[in-house]
Amino acid sequence: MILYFEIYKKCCTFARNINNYTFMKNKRNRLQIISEILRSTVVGSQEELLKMLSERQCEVTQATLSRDLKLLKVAKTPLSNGAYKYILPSYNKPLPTTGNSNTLIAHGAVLSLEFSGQLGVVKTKPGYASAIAWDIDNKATDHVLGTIAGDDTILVIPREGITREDILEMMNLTFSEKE
Amino acid sequence: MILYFEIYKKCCTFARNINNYTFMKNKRNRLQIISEILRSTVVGSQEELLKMLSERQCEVTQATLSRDLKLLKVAKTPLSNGAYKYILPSYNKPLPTTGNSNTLIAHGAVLSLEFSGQLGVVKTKPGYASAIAWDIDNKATDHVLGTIAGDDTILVIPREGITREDILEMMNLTFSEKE
DNA sequence: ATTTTTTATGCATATAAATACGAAATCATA
DNA sequence: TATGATTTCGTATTTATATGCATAAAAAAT
Repeated sequence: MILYFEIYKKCCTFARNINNYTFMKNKRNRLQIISEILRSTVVGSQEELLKMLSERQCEVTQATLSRDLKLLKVAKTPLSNGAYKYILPSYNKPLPTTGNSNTLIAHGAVLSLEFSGQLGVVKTKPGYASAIAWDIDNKATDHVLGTIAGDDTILVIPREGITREDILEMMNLTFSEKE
Repeated sequence: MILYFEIYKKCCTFARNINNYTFMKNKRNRLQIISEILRSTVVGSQEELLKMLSERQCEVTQATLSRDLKLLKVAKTPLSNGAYKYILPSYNKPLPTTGNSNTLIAHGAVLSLEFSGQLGVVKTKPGYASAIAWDIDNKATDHVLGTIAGDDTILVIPREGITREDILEMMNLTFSEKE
């Protein structure tokens, strides 16, 4: 019994090493790779993506890929040329280092986010509301139906099925200081 | 032979009349209906959409629907709640409308109407929100409790008992172009 | 008024994507 | 550690979507 366990442990360790350093087979890395591929390439099917992952020493099955894409909220959309493309939700895109969002948050323009019922209310520094509302509108169309901005307050109307946590996460991603 | 042709022609005319005035079975109308449904409802599969079309006297097959969605560049995206949703591209403005289109979209400044819970959100061209909100307020007091306008977004608060369809219909009537 | 060309659509099917389920791996913690 | 809970993932399968082909319908050309 003890022998068995030792072997088991060694296998685990070995597997972990393989995963981390050789094949990068763990989930986080894979999601990262998928994001990178989708950000830079036109991919039209999961089979196709599967091949590209394989080329990068990342061997998985279509089933896993389907789950990954669901997790990443990747949408499949038709292109003008008749083909299809998988696209990452916009808030997943790398935030431009010089972008306004960064600056805004860096200056602390977004002060708070609170909820009441289905509605969210963002407080900002005076005068910043419109600018930030514009960012939210454009980077979270899949989470947010629309926003209405006053001077230092933004009313956020989430889509049906979107939770407070979703909005929070989106705000964090969209207005985080670091990529 | 001549008789046959006459009958054929009559059938065509009859069919056309049916299409235009009774059953709205032609392609343009169908695409329009699909847009409206997708704009105001969460639809997760083509089968589902098929049913909704059927309810509106629009009978087609899944094959046609697939082609339609491709044409409209409708993307299928995962939602946070684990389901999927078909979404129109955000730039999806006026479908090539000729003449008697009486759709919401026909009014140049009104871009979209969506719902979340009891609330409606109208997207407009930048700067138009206040003007359109005023129209809504004044022409639909029986449907709408009130509106709040930002720059390009209007929050519409319907009266109790008013359905999404009521609002859609009202908007269509209020903002249809001249015939 | 025919004939020709183009477009639209259904049927059947191929292709693509999602998931139920069980096994393995990982994590938490007593 | 040992144990139970949780997460991950592959296999097989179901479900969903896309398309080749034939035909009907509409439009254009003759």
